[in-house]
Amino acid sequence: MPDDAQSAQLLKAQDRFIDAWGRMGSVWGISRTMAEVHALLFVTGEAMCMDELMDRLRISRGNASMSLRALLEWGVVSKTHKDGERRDFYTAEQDVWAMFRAILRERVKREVEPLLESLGEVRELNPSGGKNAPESARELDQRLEEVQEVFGLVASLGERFTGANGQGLKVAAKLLAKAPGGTRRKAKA
Amino acid sequence: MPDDAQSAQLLKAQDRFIDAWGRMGSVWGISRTMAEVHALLFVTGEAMCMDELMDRLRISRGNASMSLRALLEWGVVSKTHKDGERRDFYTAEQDVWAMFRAILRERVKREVEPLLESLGEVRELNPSGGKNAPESARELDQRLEEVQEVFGLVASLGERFTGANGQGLKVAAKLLAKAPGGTRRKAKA
DNA sequence: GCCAGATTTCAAGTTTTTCTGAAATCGGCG
DNA sequence: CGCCGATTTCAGAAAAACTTGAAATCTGGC
Repeated sequence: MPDDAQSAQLLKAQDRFIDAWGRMGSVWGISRTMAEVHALLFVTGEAMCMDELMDRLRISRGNASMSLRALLEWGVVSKTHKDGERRDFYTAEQDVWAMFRAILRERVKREVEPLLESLGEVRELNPSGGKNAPESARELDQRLEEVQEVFGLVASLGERFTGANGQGLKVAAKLLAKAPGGTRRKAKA
Repeated sequence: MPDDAQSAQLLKAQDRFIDAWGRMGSVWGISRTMAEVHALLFVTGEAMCMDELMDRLRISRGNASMSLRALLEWGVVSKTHKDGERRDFYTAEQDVWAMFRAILRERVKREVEPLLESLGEVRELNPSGGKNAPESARELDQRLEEVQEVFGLVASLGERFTGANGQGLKVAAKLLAKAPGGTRRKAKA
């Protein structure tokens, strides 16, 4: 195969990944473009400047800037510098487990923590403690407590997995995924 | 406290929960109304008909109908009947762990499985196997494989937790959340 | 301190998602 | 059957989310 055809093929495969990751992005509650920028940086493994991103993804400068900022906040992309270059360059975290941990951490922060906070407030608002508190209030409180328990556990799990030596996640996941039977699926990795 | 004030207070607390759950719903990628309908059924624990839902949440009949259908598909709400009544009534799953499993199952289905499928397609498209396949193609394939591995593991985990004796989740979560050290954090629950 | 290139901000425009309401369909009962 | 209340559907309206582009701001080198 001639070199040109090979590299065209490569770009095409990259684009397909970018597209797939971008579509998942919108399912995951982040903007599609943000996911695409991440996908491009990840899949090529190269450091790129804003203009390269804009060209390849056909997005505006403003959009690129905002997406990059968000990715930096998520911790899955970092700024780098090239010797004599004035512009900023960006690279994606290449370790997939580290990337996954960063995503998990951010999602727990957005999708679980606010709920736990609200649950606390609602329970406070609902005066189930009074000696003659009505049955209904006690029932409500109990329901809320159960929800709090489950989501609190999810948050702790997330913390354990994403914290310090998150390496643990990899091990735990592998163990849990195959070890003690339960479903029909045969071990996969 | 007079009965009226008590029940007003209860309704207020319920509304706050409904609001909180609804807001999370939109973060979780489902429509806010759908989450609110679920929240109302869950938090009251009562069987309700469509008109009650519409009144309490101030939504249209069409919206109520569509939200209920989606909740039935998710498996967190079910249809019930009242003796001589002609209309349908709906109740929410009351076991919080069962509810959580249903949510998890559906989210893995939407947020992980399509990605795995795409990854397979992209790897096929990228001909990294050829004897003189360029370095770049092999690199791409390796990246894709790693992503596949991680998300594949997540999917198996999800399956184990939501499948058959999903009761396991509760236990596993509790164990993992506190048991074997690794991070600096002292056990929390 | 000032210039030039680079980045950020944000009001206005665009696209996507969600909601409404009324017409069509359903389904049990006499 | 044919009726009637209940539910579903879906085209259009409304709301929410995302993107653009140009002006404002920043930054490093001289």
